Amino acid sequence: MNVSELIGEWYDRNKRNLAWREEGLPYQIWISEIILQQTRVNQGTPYYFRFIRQFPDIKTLADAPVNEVLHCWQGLGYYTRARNLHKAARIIMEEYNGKFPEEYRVIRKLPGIGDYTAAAIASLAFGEAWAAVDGNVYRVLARYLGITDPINTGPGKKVFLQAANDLLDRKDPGKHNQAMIELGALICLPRNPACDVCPLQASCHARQKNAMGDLPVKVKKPKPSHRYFTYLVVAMGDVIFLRQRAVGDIWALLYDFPLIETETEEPIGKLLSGKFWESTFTGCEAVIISSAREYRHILSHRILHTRFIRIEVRKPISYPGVIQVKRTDIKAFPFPELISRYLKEEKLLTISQQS
DNA sequence: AATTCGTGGGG
DNA sequence: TCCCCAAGAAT
Repeated sequence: MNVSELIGEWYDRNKRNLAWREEGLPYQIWISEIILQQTRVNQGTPYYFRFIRQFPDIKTLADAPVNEVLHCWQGLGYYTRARNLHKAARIIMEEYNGKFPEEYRVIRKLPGIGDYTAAAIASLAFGEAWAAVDGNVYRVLARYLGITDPINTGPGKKVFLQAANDLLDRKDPGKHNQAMIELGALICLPRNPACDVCPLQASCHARQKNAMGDLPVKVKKPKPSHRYFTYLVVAMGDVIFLRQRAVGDIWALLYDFPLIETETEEPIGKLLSGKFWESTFTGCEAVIISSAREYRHILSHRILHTRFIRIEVRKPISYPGVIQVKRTDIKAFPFPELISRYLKEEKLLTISQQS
């Protein structure tokens, strides 16, 4: 037996009875597919029933105020799904005479319907041969065929779409697609897949190599780490204290201010009462001008929680690498964008800065 | 191509 | 508590 036959037989015996499958109507399938985008069946099911009861057909949906649709969607998340659903219903009423379009190319154009959803509707409702590749199918294909291309890049997705279409049963693409999805949802789970009851276990690449945990491959974007900066903007009359940043950290060789970096968000009082304050400000007659002005700055791979404290002193502070700069000369120094933004907003630049 | 959009469940 | 991530699409 080929893959399609194996999973088809398994599907017949093990499929869940999901309401929107029963009648195979395009409207019901459409609504269910939109609801289930990035949403678990258990979470979406009650919404499906409520939605169908309140908007039993395309015309009812199109005639309803969008706010009613949104209200029905309340709590589900991704609210543009609801807006697009409503928008698409009106398009179907106006351009397709209220009849759900039957061709993939036409379905695909409706707002809120991408490659996956168009293929799902075209195959499930109209029997067209388009492979529907969702998160479940990526997982099944990656493991069964041993595909190591990443599932979250453009080129990688093309590889999976090709593989899915190669495997597709063109006699019954609707059943094939549902069986693939169902297998991923019930057996080929992200963690702890139930390989011992999988209809594909005998010929599964990952199963032979014991590589279920390594597939599918996803290029991981380094999760942004958080850093907590407290800058001390120290002025002595007409002079500001700057510091050049070291190599080997963000903003190498650019200028900023004396800085206290902490692991977490610390109370200001704690920072200013400790050793740092003593070693930096002893004998300076320091006076805090303003407390914390807070900024959040997003870099490509980190989130900076930054606050600025303005301090006035009568004598120079002691801080490694610190330099004294007259306010009128500040504009000559290169700053990271965050610091520039602060300087501008605080009007610490006496002359407007050109960049 | 990389971001953004929500919420809930499980390890 | 934290992190992953789940029937994706639009920009």
